[in-house]
Amino acid sequence: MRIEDEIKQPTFRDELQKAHINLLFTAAWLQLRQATAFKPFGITLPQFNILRILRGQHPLPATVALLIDRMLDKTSNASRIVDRLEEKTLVTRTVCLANRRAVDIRITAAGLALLTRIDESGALATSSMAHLSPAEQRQLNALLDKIRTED
Amino acid sequence: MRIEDEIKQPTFRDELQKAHINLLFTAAWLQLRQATAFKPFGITLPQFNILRILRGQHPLPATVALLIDRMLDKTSNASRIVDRLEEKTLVTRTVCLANRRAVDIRITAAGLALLTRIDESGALATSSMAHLSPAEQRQLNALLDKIRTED
DNA sequence: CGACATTAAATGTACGTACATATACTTGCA
DNA sequence: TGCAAGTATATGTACGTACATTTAATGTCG
Repeated sequence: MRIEDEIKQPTFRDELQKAHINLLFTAAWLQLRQATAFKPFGITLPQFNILRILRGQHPLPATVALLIDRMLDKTSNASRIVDRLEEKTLVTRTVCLANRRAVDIRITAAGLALLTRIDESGALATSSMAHLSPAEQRQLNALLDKIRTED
Repeated sequence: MRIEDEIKQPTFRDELQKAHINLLFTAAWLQLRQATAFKPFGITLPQFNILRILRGQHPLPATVALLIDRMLDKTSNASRIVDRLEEKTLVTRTVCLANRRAVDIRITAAGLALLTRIDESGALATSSMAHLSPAEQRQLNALLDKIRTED
């Protein structure tokens, strides 16, 4: 479906404005699909992303600062996302011995098991970016990187 | 800056996963920039978008259903966004005479004046999609539409 | 050593999003 | 007419985001 039809706007000022809106719309569309895929597992997208970072560190701990550094959304509140993972006993939080200001966050066995279940379910595989050929994928990556080049 | 550096992930599983993450990251990046541009005017991006729809209808009213239909984010809560615009006296809400279930929403003179100020400020012009040539813009639009093709 | 800045995380507040439910009005049909 | 189904919007709750402020630990420098 063309973006014109998705938001019932027959014309755009120019291709530039259309690309802008198309980008935001497509990203939201992707996120909604992914969030829906995760719902059966009882976690949200940001929670899943943090679990993945923790698995990458495992068995070493991560600090909140490290999580923020690796997250897509730097301004999101990692503390509170970790709160929810802790409530679900998917991660543990202990004061860091070397620096008592910091907190060591570790993924639990339950957390690792959940990630395995999600991996095996193929919830991630249905990325729907697969509609693009390898050449198109490279093209898209190049265009996106170019958008973010600072003035 | 390449997406690898933005989120400090040196490699991706494949170009497909990279494109996926790149798309989400770039959309968030664009939104943050735009939100920042609107902040001096005291409104948020969703509020601005609703004001623009209302200006398009003006002097006719719009209903909540019409707003949702035209919004990028269908699941957002138009009622509450209109609440905030009403508090700022940028819109009015009156019961629709023809159908008392519906609500007529209209942009006020203050709302129109605010949009004019924003237009003149050039807050929108700095779309940063301008880094793309016209051909690249068309390419991007085509790729994005393709991602959203249903299976 | 002690005042003071710096750093790490948590907390507060306003807003938006996702989705379920409630309330009010309208319509259709027995 | 009157009641059930449908429609338009509002409200409730959980979560995430953006950003300012707070709390506690650490570092630094006179």
